[in-house]
Amino acid sequence: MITATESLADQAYRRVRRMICTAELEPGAVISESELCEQLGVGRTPVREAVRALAAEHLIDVYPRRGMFVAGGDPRDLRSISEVREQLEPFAARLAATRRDEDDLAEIDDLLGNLAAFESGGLEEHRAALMELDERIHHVVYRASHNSYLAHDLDSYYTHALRIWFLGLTKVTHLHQAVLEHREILQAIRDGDAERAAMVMSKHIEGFEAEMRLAL
Amino acid sequence: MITATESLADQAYRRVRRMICTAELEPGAVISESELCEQLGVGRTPVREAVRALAAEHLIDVYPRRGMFVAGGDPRDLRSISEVREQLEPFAARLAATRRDEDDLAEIDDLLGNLAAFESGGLEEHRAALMELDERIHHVVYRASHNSYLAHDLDSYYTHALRIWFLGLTKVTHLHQAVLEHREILQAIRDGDAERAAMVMSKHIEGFEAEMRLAL
DNA sequence: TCTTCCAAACTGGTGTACAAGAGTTGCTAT
DNA sequence: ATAGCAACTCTTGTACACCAGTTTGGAAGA
Repeated sequence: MITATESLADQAYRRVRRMICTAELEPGAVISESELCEQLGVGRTPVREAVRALAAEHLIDVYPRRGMFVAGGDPRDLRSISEVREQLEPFAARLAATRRDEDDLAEIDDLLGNLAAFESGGLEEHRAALMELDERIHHVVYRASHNSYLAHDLDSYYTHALRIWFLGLTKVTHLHQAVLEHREILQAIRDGDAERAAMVMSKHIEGFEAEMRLAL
Repeated sequence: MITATESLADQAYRRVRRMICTAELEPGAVISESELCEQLGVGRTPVREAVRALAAEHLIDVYPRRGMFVAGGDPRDLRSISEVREQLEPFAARLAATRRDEDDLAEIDDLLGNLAAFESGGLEEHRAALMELDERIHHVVYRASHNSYLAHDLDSYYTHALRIWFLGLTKVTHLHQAVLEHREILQAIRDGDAERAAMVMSKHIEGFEAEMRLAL
């Protein structure tokens, strides 16, 4: 009834989004439809579909009949994005702490286990894995909030934040502290402590912005 | 240099969005691409573009190779949408009160004048005009927040809220109170009173949800 | 009469051809 | 030599033709 295969457009969307947010495509870079077509090996329609979706998320600027360019580079954006995240992420954490179900708890326990493994071992050499863990942690919070609209918006903001992270990746400091905060967030959600979850998440987001502000 | 004409896809998007949110297309209604094509007098590509954008906003559900249907009808959505709005709208009002510039103030004064005109005259017979005023008021708050990301998200949520309003339009009560709240919000923003702006906006959103909950 | 299976029709997904606007370049006239 | 204009080329915007999968209705068999 429901096809599990994702369309070419979705694949293209995710691949291009990944290229943009890992800074493989730098801000201001030209996005050529035809180039993406042969690069991804698909027709123009899926590529166009993906590009339009990315434009709707402010990741690409489209100038009709002139060209398309990777957005970003405006430092004011960091402030705007962080502002909204500072409102929404703690709120999501608060909701998650009160609404998490059995599936959420299972995922949280799994992530807590992974975090423990990271804590004992070295951190710097596993940066890629740690970033993936960060993404999984945030997304389990979104899912546990059981508010699909909120989750969708936060996913979009997370993409932007991740991209800023990559752009200012000169010095990644305080990774250990970030890991500790993650653990505290997950524990608070697991314990159903809404206030603590919101507070720690708030600190986490503010810390991220402060760190990025220094790096840029 | 910059074309002021909006593309057919944008026109189609806005027209279909309007049809959905004025309940001209009811929840669950079938969205046929070919039908929209001849109805709007454009090709399939712009229609498809518009439909995909609406699907990204959760206004249309797409079941691949089965059909597309107008989303909505789930009462849980009202709660989800209102939850986020209760966070974001007061926040935007707070920002607007501290960041409004000369252009914003001019628009606010204009809107306050319109509100005064409405207040003296009858209300019920000008429902359409009052709804347009409501939209303008909310959007000036979004713009005055000077956070394009926040404004974009709130615009999307406003569309959903407007649609719910149309769906539960059996009894529109307390319009007078809503007008008063609007005036208070605008005045607080004009005066730079962030706390009051946020508080009144909070009450406004919560009142909307309570009223809709009764109507549905 | 009920069930099962197959085919026709309709859906969206994809690729491609054509149209139109914007920027650039080179020629020409002053 | 320079300013202005025209044609070219690049881009995205639009339309349409074809493909694959899903549904559904009817016909045949039990």
